[in-house]
Amino acid sequence: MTMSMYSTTDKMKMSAPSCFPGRYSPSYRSSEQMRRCMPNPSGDIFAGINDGILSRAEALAAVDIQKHQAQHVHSQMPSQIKHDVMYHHHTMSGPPQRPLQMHHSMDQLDMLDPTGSMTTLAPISESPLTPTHQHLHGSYHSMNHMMSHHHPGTLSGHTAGHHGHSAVHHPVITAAVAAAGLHPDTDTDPRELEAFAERFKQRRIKLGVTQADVGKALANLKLPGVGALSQSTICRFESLTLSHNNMIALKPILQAWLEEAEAQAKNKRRDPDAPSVLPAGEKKRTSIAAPEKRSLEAYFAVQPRPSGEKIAAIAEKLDLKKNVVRVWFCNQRQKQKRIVSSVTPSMTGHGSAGFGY
DNA sequence: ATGCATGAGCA
DNA sequence: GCTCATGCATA
Repeated sequence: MTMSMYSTTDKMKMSAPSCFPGRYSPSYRSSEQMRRCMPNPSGDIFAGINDGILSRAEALAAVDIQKHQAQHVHSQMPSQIKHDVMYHHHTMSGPPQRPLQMHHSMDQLDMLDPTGSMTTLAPISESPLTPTHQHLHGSYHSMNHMMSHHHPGTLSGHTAGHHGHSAVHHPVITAAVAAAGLHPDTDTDPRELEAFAERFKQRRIKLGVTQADVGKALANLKLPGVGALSQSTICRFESLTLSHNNMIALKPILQAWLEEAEAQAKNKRRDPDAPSVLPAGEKKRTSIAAPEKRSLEAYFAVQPRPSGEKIAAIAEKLDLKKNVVRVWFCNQRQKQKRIVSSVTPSMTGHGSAGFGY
């Protein structure tokens, strides 16, 4: 039961133990984390820390949480998996820097209308979040919980959404899914999400793209209703520290990005109409090949501080940019300085900091 | 990576 | 007033 508790109050966000950070979804924590955070599976999460550790505020938060749990705990949530797949989707509106809001109602509508009438892309193709359908579901809230909590257990496999009511059916999501060629039933499986997040991170790193880069690049994907996201969000996605629904909503989008990014990375040239989903090579870190490096070291041994002209000459000889060579020498001197410092601590802090370049 | 804040939609 | 998705700022 304790596990099903996933939403938190503001109070909790501010004072609860780190194990229960804001809107985190405990469901996605590793079992180890779970154990650490919830020493007492019996349901009294705070059993182990109640004695004096909780500040007054924390105690209040705890009460709040327990209260909350009472409302949300469903008899069948034996596991840490929170399967209330119901709504949401995000909306990333235009300007990449503006907050993107998600509206939850539509998914719920979808749940009510398994026929998929809402799955058309039409409604969202133009406006990210057409408020049109919001507000119809209110009372289905609890229903969603019941319907979506089918899963037996933590480890049980299953495909959330096989009942035809998953968040994946949201128009925006559907669009993303279509764009990414994904299979909804597969996308909502917590284990699949976890696996994807891991894969995503590794492949992103391999591409040499930062979390922030991904966030910005999303806007170039031009997926309906999908704009940029922050580094925070990408980070949270990778670390599974988003709500279940949020994870499900973001997965197709990030998968679409990943596929496009890898495609672009592969074909030197991307399609004319493909807006570049990879960071403009400008940020790429220069890598000096071994042979050139050896030459530079040889020069350095003779003259650690070559003149601008000398640097230009070296650069031309090694077919490197002058700036690259200049920076290499700067870094080399700093490196040397570090080594010297470690050997001669007394040198540290001496006015040899400025090299005057 | 994450604490704290914001704002939307909802009840 | 609450939940939720998301971002800013900072550790």
